[in-house]
Amino acid sequence: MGNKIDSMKNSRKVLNVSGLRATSQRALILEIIRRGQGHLDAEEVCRIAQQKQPRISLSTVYRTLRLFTKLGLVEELHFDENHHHYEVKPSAEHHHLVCLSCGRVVEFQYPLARLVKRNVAEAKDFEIVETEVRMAGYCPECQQGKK
Amino acid sequence: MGNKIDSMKNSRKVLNVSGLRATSQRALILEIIRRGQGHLDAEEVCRIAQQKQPRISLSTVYRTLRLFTKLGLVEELHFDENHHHYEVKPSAEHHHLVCLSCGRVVEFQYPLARLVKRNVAEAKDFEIVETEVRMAGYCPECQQGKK
DNA sequence: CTCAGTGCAAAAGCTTTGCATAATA
DNA sequence: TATTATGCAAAGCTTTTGCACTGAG
Repeated sequence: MGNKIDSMKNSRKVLNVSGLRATSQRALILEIIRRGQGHLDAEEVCRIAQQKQPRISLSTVYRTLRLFTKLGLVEELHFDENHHHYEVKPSAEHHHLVCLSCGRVVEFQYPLARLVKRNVAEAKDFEIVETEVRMAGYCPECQQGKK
Repeated sequence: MGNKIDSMKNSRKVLNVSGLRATSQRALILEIIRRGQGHLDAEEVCRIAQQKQPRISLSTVYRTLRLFTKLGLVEELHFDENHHHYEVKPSAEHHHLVCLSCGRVVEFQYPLARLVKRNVAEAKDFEIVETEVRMAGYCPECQQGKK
């Protein structure tokens, strides 16, 4: 219960600080992505949102996700598919392992990424702001299925 | 000169081995991706192909790229955008650094990736078949532009 | 000669945009 | 009250598909 109120307060604060209006839609969408364990795409966010606010539209979801991405609140991920997935921007950097058969996504930490980032930045003279390690393969269950 | 003939022979061989028909379109598309330094998207491949074969269609390019991807001849890459990029499947694994400002893509080797792959495979019990490290930031030129 | 592959046009996703209406500050 | 954000519908892009025709084997 307290959680809910807290996270609503929190969303509101984040939005206000950015000089944006704290609408119920934005609060709801941010909450959904926060709670969403997986990596939701826009349509999934919209479907979940409509359980609480039936009139919320897909355009609003897209606009809001783009806004949050720009603000750095959420992160846009690129898997194999033709659409984007979103998750809250994690403080501890982590990466993704996708099952090519069932689509399951597993996260893993990979602290060495920081080192790689520094090396590559130096070698190529880039200012690096994002690092994503994406691996794909077959999860335990799907490996069994194949046999 | 010899190069051209060699690579045509080569394409033909690869296709025949897979039990597929070696059409002029397929040979041309494979050659374009082979020669293409960068990471071409379907439309770019098509535009280049039409210089030699004006009647080649975008559908054929898409169908062929999907086919080649399935055969493991080329690799589909996912950058920030809403469409795919393709390159020949490299024997030496390499990764990508994208400039968020001008879109330039730089490749880098990262041999430790093999180690990461093994660690993650073990920890998560996945059979891993692909690894992609994608970094994004600002290239030297665009860093200057910002100042 | 047969059947796989192509070109064309139309359809199918995902995402963005224009505009009138509703809601926030 | 003055804008900003929303919902709806329509448009925009990239990618896929159906079908008649062409060309490789």
